[in-house]
Amino acid sequence: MHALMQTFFDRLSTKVGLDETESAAIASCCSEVISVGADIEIIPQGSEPDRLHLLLEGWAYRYVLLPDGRRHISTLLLAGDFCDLDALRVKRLKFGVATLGACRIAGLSRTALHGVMERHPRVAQAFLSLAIAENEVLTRWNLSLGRQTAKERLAFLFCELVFRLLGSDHSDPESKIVFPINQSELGDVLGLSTVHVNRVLQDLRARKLIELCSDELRILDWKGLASLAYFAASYLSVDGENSPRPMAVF
Amino acid sequence: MHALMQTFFDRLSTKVGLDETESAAIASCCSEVISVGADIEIIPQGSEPDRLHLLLEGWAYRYVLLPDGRRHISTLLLAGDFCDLDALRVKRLKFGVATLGACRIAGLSRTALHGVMERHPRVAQAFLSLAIAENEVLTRWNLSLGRQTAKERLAFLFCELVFRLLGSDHSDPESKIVFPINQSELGDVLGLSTVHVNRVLQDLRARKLIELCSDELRILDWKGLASLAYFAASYLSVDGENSPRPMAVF
DNA sequence: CGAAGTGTTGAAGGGTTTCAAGCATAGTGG
DNA sequence: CCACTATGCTTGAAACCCTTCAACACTTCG
Repeated sequence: MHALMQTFFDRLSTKVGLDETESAAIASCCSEVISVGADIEIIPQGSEPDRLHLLLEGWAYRYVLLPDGRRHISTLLLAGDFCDLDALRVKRLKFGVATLGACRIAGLSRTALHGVMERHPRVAQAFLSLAIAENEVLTRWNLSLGRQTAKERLAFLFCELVFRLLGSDHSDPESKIVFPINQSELGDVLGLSTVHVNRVLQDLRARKLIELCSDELRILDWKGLASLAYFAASYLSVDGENSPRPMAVF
Repeated sequence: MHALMQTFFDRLSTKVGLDETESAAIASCCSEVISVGADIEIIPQGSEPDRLHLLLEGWAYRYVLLPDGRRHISTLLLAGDFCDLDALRVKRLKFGVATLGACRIAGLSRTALHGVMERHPRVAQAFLSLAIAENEVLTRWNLSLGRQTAKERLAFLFCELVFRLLGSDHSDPESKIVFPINQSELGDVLGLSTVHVNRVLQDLRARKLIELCSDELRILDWKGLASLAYFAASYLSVDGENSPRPMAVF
């Protein structure tokens, strides 16, 4: 058992409320842990993987391509996220997964996980919780893409990422974080052109809301950025019981 | 047991692969079936419902509001859809639900469903399938809102709705369907202003792709509309095994 | 009949894209 | 060590998609 892996199964089990037996059952489905470099396509769009991929370390993303080449990045994946939860119940994935920086990824056998879910009902419920949590994030991004301006979307993304990276530790949201994603990729996340991302970033910098240069981001004014974006930290909490306490926003 | 309800539990169980015992266990959680009129708010945003709502008849939608009043409709709900699957694992809903036309809705006790999931692991897996299916739809809409034009989005929505209403029966996709949603609401679904929805609709009509007037929609050219929207019917299939055969598109 | 809701149209304006070019940095091979 | 290349960031100008505002027609309904 890989040590890094155990860490994340522990974290997973506290998030969705599993005991040690159940957590160990999931861990036993892990067939391998691989390391991959930056900008590598892990799972091509439309493939039929026989295992689920759990991101242990690094940054990755899910993307969808239109036949004419337009691309949208639907989710940024951080350490602890499943890359392809859908593979549990869907054979053919509608999205692809690729890395941003170097990553470490655990592979969990799909059929083994099915067996675990049959024997441990709580495990299936835990995965249900994860799917529902993804659902809420996607719903919030639908709102952002449909009804918020470019500036608000950028601000929202920064708040979300900082919260996901630091929120559960109750760290200072104005700490510096690594940020291995360029302006072209930001555009694909936010539904904007690279040029416009650049201009909005300059505006956010000029307003002293953020500091962003070469792979590092710092939010200078968390309250200001969060209220500009209408970011409510509670939107990332899975459950009433064992969710991280949200950062103060308004 | 309400007859209409049984119909939908049957359909649900074929979609996600449940046997009669499991299906009956879910049905036993139903505490009531209510009828509501058009334009009624069933579940306010941020509420903590003690039951899940299954839409038996009619059209409804999930919406999210920003504090300044901007609204986005994240999902259109048709007969057979759960209005608030999230309530299974989340106490406080981040969205609200309201009706478009008159609806009939079954209420299923949240705690009773939890009990059923404990005793029947397959039921939890069935709900997981439903959550993942919602996930795929939301992901596709993220692509649409982020990277497709107004005309493509409108075309996509029409294809999706017709497919969801007729696709599983292998009906003619160019049949007429009821369409109880006005241009302002369309705008809230698509992230567009009412005025622009109006103009794009005129364009689609002029191109002889659709016919739309007062509560009725007919797609005149399914292939043309689907290819304009990059609509791939396969995107709505939950599973490789027991999914409806997709309509031909390209 | 007046009121309210929905669809339609025109004109002006703004947010965003596209195209094009220039600059900086880092890595590569000669 | 230095061209050479690739990649990412920045800037300007024009064009475009879409929004906003305002007004009007039509239908439904009390």
